[in-house]
Amino acid sequence: MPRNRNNQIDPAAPRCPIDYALTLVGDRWSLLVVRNMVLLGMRRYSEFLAAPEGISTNILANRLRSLQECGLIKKYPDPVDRKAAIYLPTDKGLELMPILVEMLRWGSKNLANPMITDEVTRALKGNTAPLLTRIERTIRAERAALQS
Amino acid sequence: MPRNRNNQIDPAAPRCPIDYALTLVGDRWSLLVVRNMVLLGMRRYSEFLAAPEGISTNILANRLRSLQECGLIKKYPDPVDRKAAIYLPTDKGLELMPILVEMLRWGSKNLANPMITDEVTRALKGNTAPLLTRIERTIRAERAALQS
DNA sequence: TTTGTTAACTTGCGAAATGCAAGCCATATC
DNA sequence: GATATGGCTTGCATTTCGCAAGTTAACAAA
Repeated sequence: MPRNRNNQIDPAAPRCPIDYALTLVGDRWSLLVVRNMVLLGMRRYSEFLAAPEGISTNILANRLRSLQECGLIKKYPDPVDRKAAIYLPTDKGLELMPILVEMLRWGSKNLANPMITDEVTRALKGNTAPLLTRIERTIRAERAALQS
Repeated sequence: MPRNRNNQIDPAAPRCPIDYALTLVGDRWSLLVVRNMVLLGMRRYSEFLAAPEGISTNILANRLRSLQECGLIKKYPDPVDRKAAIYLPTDKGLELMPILVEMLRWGSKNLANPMITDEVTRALKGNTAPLLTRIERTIRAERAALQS
């Protein structure tokens, strides 16, 4: 894997976009963390740990670090509790949403009992754009509030 | 991971569709094999081995087996060379194409030098549906020819 | 018909990643 | 001052990965 001086993957190297995506988030856990942020509204370490799939704590710490290194998420200090942290997707992370949506579609089609919120069910039936722009707006607003 | 008597993942168990997708193809190599079949027209073990990402032979054998177990691909004996095999995606495997397309979009946007065919570039600029239906038709025809 | 070649794997083994449990440490609360 | 909380790190056994080498059946050429 070609990485530059900061142990980051070189985005200038010519390569297949699918290979690039899979190098960054092609594992069992990274996209689940993004799902938890984007679709389930999770923000904190303890919430990700408590997600139904049961990620273990060292793996979670590792993925939160690598997602930050890839520029997909960012860690903010909690303004009211200095020992707590808030994790939010960056714009590059938000742009993963269409991939999640297609996984939702595919999985829903191939599962007898897909567990998704009514909101997502409705969005998948019609147009997903409104849901995605709403999520995007919400998270951008949270970022702005934490940035100041 | 809940699996039934055949070591298959139980599609009746209630679970998140994204989690399901990631359980089947959430690793560095499975979706690359599907990409190679669907977008690059590869059909044989030796072709997958020679793909630019450099999968190693034991991992390739392992993924071809697990993709078959998941019902995403199928192995056919080569009708003219009895020592050779032809791998093709099933319909369930073809349905992964929208996920690949979104990865193509995302990766292309975030790479300075995305390596994709002109055909794919053009499809991403406009409507991808024609490309996908053409691939689907081609592969269905190949399957039909091998089935008989 | 022997000899070599090709296609598709399997095996062995060291290295890295994973998963579980326990421990740690800086806040924050009582 | 004592306890609790949030967010981790560490140790260690197990699993998976990646590389190299070996295997086997089918074909091809001499």
